[in-house]
Amino acid sequence: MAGKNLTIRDIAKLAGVSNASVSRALTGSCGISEKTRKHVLKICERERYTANSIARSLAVRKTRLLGCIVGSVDNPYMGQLACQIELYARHKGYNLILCNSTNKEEHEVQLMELLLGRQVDGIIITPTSRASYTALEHFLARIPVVVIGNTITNLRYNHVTVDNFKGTFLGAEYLVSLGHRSIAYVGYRSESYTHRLRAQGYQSVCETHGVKSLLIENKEAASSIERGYALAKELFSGPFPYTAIFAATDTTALGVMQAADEAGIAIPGDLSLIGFDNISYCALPRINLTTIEQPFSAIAASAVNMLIGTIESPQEGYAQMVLEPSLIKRGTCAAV
Amino acid sequence: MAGKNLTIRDIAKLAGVSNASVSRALTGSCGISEKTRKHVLKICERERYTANSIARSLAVRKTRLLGCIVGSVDNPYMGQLACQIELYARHKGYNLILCNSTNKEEHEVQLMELLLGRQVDGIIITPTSRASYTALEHFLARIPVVVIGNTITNLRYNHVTVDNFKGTFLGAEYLVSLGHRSIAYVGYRSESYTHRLRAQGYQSVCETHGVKSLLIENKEAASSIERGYALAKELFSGPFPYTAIFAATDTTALGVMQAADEAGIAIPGDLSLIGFDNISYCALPRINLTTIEQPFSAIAASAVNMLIGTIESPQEGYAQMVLEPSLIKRGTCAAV
DNA sequence: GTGAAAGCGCTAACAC
DNA sequence: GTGTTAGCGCTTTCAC
Repeated sequence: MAGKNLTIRDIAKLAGVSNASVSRALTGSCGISEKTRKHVLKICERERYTANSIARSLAVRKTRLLGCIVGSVDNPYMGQLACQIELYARHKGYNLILCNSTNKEEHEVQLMELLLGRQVDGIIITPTSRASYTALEHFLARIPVVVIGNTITNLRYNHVTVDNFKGTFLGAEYLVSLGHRSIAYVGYRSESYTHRLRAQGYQSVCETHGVKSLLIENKEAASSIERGYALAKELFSGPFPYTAIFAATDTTALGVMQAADEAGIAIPGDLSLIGFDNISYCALPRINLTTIEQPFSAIAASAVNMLIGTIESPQEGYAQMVLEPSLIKRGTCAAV
Repeated sequence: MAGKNLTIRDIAKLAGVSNASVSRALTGSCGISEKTRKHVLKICERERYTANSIARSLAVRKTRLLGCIVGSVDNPYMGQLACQIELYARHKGYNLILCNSTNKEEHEVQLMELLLGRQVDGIIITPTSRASYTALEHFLARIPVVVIGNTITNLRYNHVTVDNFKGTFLGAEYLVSLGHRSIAYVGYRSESYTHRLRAQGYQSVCETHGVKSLLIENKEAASSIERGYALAKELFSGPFPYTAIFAATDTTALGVMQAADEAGIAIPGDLSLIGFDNISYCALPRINLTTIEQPFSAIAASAVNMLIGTIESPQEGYAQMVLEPSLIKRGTCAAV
């Protein structure tokens, strides 16, 4: 806060009107003649006056500031999401205080507290773990929140998510259409609802088509290239009678790819591989991963709209928005 | 802003003291007995009271809010940087309003204006282009700013950057130590000071060791995989008597890699390749790009420290901080 | 050590 | 249509 800035009174004096008129001109409210509004605005322009939004926020008890808690924006998934959220929120007249929880629930709680103190009008959060939700619980009564992604069953808060079942369904159907009769699913995390839905989509297709299936579980708390690699390495160490792998996430797929490369398994020659999320890594040369896309900008827009909606007209209950995923065909899947 | 929150007066009433005492207890200022401070703090705890930082900001005329303008956090370079900045700033008691300029100068100006109105205490910006600086000019007198990265000569503002000359110097020396006697440099952008320094580091090594060199220029306004690809494709279409390529940026290197793959040029068998930045893409399986690392967290910490420094004790002149890059050996360079 | 009161810069009744 | 004034919730002199 620069300090030596002009105030509304200074402008009022310069314009020869009252500060109320200046305020009216600035906020675009009625009860002021077009003539004086023009006049005041001109003076503001000339003096390079920018209204102090802190004072305004205090007066109207709204900051038009949104809190955004993500795991970590250096993760490509979060980066893509956060970028879209910021852009869309700004488009709607809101700015973002961005916070990285570094995937720690205790940080999430601290951050909610902090954002509350900052008087943000609402919060968008991508929870780290199941425990995040119990922490969230405390804040829901105090401030509008929307959750992106849903890792628990029966989430009774505002949230937006992709249709995870549909995503793996789409992908598995694609593999089947390519002639695959045996598809393994790698990286399933049983505590995650997202993962359960994804596994169900895959399994449903396998059942319908009588495709041989296999669910390889990831017992760790998160998906990563390293986990995908470890899981696949184990898998490839014995006989592996599958022609395709559906990875629970893109990062998992990347790990699988690495293990396959090391094991001399050609992709897509010997093995088709498909991921989920369409993070920016997928489109890279040499990677070129076929995957299921999360519509980041639609997710961002829906989340922001939902949040602003509940900010501007608070209501009991909650909303849920499920967006369509789509298949992105690249180079890692081939006909058998 | 929730609205129905408790105020300092409510706490004062509950604690049986004046609001001044509550304020003193909360801000940790002196002039209050340890006894009443404890008492007040206990009440605050019990009532889950969080001070309204908007009101505080207005009173003290400081927001402890930093503006951060980046090209776009969905870009891995920006994402890594922004994440570190946020983390470090928070550690120092500041929060971040993050804005993506989408690499447009006119947006940068609008965002500076917006952040000024938001009363942020200072701004960290990674300018998009040379024109950004002339836009910045207007704001320097009004608010503390630090620039990350330096794309113009004689930048007379606070800024922190990596030692670009040193970076390519290190990389080129490494290639020479591997026995390379002909190294091409791809993706040079002559209008960028950063690029000029990088090219100089490379050329200096080539001259000292009598290494055959070649500077391939990128005439576009930015580096990208696509540009690297186009440049390299052109390069590989004729005779190419070089055993190594130094790419001006990692993204450029990725494009070169793609072109080499298509041309049947083995990396590092036929051609060694080195990039610059160490964005997250480099460590991916199949990519495994040897590169020069920008110390993201050191850059972030320096920038934040520099900014907070000038916020808390404003002074004429400007500071500059040049950080050490380092060589990250991965799989794309080999002895000839 | 504690409390009363005057702002911080703005908005929004309420008069005129 | 315009101006006056009382807050918004906090900090900070200044008395006591």
